[in-house]
Amino acid sequence: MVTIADVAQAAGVSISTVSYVMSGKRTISQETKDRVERAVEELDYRPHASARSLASRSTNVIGLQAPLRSGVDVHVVMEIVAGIVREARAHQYDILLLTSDDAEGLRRATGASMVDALLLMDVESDDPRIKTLRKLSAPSVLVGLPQGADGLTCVDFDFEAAGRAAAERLIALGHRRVALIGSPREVLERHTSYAERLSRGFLAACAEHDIPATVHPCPTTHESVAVVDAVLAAHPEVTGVFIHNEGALAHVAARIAALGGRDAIALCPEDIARTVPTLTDSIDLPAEELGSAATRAIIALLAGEPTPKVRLLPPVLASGRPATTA
Amino acid sequence: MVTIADVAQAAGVSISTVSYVMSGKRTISQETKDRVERAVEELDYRPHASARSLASRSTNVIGLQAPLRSGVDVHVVMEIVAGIVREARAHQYDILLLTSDDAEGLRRATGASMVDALLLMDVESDDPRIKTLRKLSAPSVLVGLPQGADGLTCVDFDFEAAGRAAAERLIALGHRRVALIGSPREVLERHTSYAERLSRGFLAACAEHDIPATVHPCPTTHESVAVVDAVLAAHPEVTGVFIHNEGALAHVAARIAALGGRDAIALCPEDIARTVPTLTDSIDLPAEELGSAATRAIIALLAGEPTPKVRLLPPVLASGRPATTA
DNA sequence: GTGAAAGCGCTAACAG
DNA sequence: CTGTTAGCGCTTTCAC
Repeated sequence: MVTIADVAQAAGVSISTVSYVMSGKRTISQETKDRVERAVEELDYRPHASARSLASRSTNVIGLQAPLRSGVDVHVVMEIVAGIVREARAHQYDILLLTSDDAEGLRRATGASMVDALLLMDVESDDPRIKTLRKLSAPSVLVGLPQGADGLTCVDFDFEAAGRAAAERLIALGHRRVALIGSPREVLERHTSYAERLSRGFLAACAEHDIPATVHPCPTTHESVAVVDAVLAAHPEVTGVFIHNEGALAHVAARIAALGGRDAIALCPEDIARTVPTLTDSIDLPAEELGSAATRAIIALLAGEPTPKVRLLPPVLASGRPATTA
Repeated sequence: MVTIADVAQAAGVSISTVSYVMSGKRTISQETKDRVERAVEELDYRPHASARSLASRSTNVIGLQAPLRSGVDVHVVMEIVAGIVREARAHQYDILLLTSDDAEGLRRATGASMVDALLLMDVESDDPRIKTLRKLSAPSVLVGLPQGADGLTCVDFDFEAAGRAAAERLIALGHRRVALIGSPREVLERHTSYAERLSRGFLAACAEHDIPATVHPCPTTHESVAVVDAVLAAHPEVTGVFIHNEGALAHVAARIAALGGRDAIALCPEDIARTVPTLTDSIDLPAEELGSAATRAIIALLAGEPTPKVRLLPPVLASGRPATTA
């Protein structure tokens, strides 16, 4: 193994000079800098991460708790994680994947100084991890906006604004009765923050326009077709539908298109929307961007920069096929 | 921060004794052991991971390159990763998530001694990472069975046997013309090892029974319905269908059921199969188990235990609804 | 059965 | 602008 001492010797300088060349923490003459860099290059020197973090008291590692099996929204979770990893690497950080849903894992990672900070996904209102986080010395960021997380830094997509945007768009298209086909019942019953915020925004906007609206849980499977049928049977005057359910999207959209005369808008990542040509519009769920935004927030915290407690990414509406004239 | 010295002082012993109590690497009298353990408990002592790995020259971290955005098979990828993380933790290992598809990332992680070993998913035949792996000192395991990985340790599901099993089951059900509706064209064109092995097994078994069979790529979207229609239009005598395509499964199975008089078997994780009630049978793709098997393999390598170069998990057929009498 | 002490490879004072 | 050196917290020889 090549150590800093080898590099120092090869370059004919002291080890501290090598260290300072690599960190840039003090001014070095161009000449020695060149010599050191050549030695580093030739020896393919890679600083020993543990030695570095032992001495510097920081690991350049961020711990991540991601829901690896929620069943729901796998695609979105993966994109968020991809965004996190990409952004972290862009700032010289690595990601340590912690087992999900485990407050002890957070204590372990920070207690053993394995990570400088924590990133948490899929945190619920009464989640014991929230209390644990507050006690830890390491900074943390939640991807999401759970109740009871006051004071903790949260980054999320603005689901409430997305709900409003979808409602307003459907209303602008001329629909006078609309419905939201949403997450599976389990998700709603867990009081998942995003699902509640989405329907709150949707219903509020509809109420402001005096447009009757309903919200329907929906399984992620093929059974979702039956949900569509049931909703339209109960409320035949529904002509505008807003879909937020990754697994059911294709089925639901196909069914609505088959029945004709209606508009369907979905909230989902753009690449998913493109595979569903019958959508009138879609609101992009910028999952990867959400991951990078959360990572930027945690890096800002680590850098001691002032960081807003809550950051919500605004929704953007994208057009699909021409609208049905309602 | 609580250090080993604090524990030693509290227990009235030397730091080496504390170290040996924790590692169990030498015999300690029950009495001092108790005293040390009480001190550890009371102080909530957590050994500093970097200090430990600097001194011990091992990190207890496994680097993982997982495809975070393949688009295809997200569900399976997540389950594999979940299995990896769970098994790793069960053996006191953590997982460092490396950015995918990046040979330099492998060099960086091992060169900086951030990881003891590497786990790679989604490796292709001509993948530059294979060459890189060979040069590294750290042991590695591939989840998959790419060509050109001779000598490297590989763990995968036995797709070829699964293809055979599906064919034989359809034939046993009485079908005399069968088809495999498989991965999207992109996947097949990348010469993804698992897709090729699956169809090889499927076609071989059919040939042995003199049953004509065909293999059809299929998009993961709703367009898959059109593929079904095209296949059955071209070969109306096809009554047995084997599906291996996570995204398309629900659509394809629904279409086949709607057309009637046919049997459909799928290769997918069991929990997915359960959401598709019209399947006659399914072959479980034990994704989580695959992750843990790969992890056990790498841990065995790290322990210096003899480990087979290739380990293939055998397929298991599970019955769904009663078969169509063909 | 237990302790003392020499590193592990690096960072960051401190000293020129 | 550069070098010397004291740790960082732990593991592991030696030594008793």
